[in-house]
Amino acid sequence: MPELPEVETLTRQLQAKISGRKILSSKVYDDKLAGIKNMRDRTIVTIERRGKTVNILLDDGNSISVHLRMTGRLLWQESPERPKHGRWRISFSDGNVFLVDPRRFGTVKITKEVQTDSGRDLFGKFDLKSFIKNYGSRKTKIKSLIMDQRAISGIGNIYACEILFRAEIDPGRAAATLNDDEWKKIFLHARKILTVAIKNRGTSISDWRDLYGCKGENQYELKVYGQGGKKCCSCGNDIVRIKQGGRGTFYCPNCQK
DNA sequence: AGAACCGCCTGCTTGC
DNA sequence: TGCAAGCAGGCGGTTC
Repeated sequence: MPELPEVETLTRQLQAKISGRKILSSKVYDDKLAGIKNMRDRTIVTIERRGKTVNILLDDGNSISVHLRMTGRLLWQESPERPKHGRWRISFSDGNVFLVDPRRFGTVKITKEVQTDSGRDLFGKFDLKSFIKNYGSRKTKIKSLIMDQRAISGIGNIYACEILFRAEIDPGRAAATLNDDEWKKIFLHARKILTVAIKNRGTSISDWRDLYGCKGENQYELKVYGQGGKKCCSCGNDIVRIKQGGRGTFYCPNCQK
């Protein structure tokens, strides 16, 4: 599922491919996306990531805001022919960008709203002190908190599990029980893990592919996610899978306190 | 405030 | 082999 590194990968590829280009036409294939107007003759100014959202800024002041949710992909294809599960298309003189989304959870919005990251993006103006001030006394479980897009943007289930493993924090801990060193560890490892994942062009466990249909390489870096029943790479005990808020959570009960 | 659950979806895995 | 049930989960919503 596309989280920050996957969306960042797409954003960079789109920036290189379609920034400054004129849209010749666009087409909707899915009733759920009905109402998206034809984007014909707009020129793309730039492409930005906000959390897990891709924003395609246009010269008319609007921006196309794409959220891929679970199984959404953006795919560059020279042929305008609809690929399997193609939901929406924008066309250029030399090819097309398709939203491909088997489960149809993805959303596309045309909006004039200027979104800011408000310090929620770890690679933006994020400030640990104000984060702890705002969220450090919450009773909510730490894993739920770091997946809360209002608190920090871009972290989903896979990277949340990996971050807490590297930080050696039990995902079931209440946020309010963490000390300053533990908070520091979480965000240090969050930056490290996400940076490596961006370098690896994302985690391709099942669905994720980049703009050109290529798998990422970060799945080989995962230490706990999807590793239920296997041995912890650090201590050799079993990695456990539990359900937390309806989501699969993987961790090492021996290493994560 | 926070946790639990639902609905949105469909491809894949599992079990008989 | 085939078919049905179960599962996966980001996010917005509701309920307790």
